[in-house]
Amino acid sequence: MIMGMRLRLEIGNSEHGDEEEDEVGMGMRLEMWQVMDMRVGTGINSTKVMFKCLWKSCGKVLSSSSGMQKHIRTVHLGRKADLEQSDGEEDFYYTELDVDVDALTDGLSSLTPVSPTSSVPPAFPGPEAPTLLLPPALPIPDLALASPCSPPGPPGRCHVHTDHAYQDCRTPPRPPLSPSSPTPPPPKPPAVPRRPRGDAKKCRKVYGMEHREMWCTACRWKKACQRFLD
DNA sequence: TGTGCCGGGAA
DNA sequence: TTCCCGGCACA
Ligand SMILES: [Zn+2]
Repeated sequence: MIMGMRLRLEIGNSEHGDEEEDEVGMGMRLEMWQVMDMRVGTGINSTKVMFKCLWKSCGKVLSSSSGMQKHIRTVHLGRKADLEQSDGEEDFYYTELDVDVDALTDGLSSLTPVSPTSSVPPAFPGPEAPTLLLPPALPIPDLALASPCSPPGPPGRCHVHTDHAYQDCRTPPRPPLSPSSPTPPPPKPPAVPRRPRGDAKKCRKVYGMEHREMWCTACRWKKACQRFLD
């Protein structure tokens, strides 16, 4: 029921003085919008940073990024706990929460301070990304794909939604079956039966067959990629 | 020849 | 439901 919290990405690692493991290549990304998040940064608000595991039915919350990385690496990815050569895959499976302690009592008074529409970093399927960061290493994309399931839905029940759970949100061909239609003719009107299929790189090409665990669920199941949408 | 993914199908 | 794959249209 923590409402006043923002989530964003783990950038690089260790914003806490915790034990930190040196990352290989990727230093940071998404800084621009992270800076914007510094509004009310006048030190009045006391926020606590937490790290929440996004694995399907885990939801574990830890207070340090390194701890979370270790959790994901060992529990979910089944890797050695002390394998410093983490290719950053864990970053993808957890998110950082800024739990605003004050907002808990504040209620809804200061809710939705930022635009409720698309308050997520757009750096995800970065074909249009302004050529920033992201070394030639593994381009671990960023989570949160602005859940497209309910555009005009009520705000608040919009969970993080990573790649997991290949939920096919698109289900239009069954809307208002008119009762005055005893003999429904075969529906075949679309003029564009086959899309030219955009040649954007999808999980398979991006990560390669040797990193199939990093593909989005859909790609793994040979379905339409839901991480790098066209 | 490799990629994206629809349409199945197994567990 | 989750997960996998045959097979086909593209590139
Ligand atoms: Zn994908």
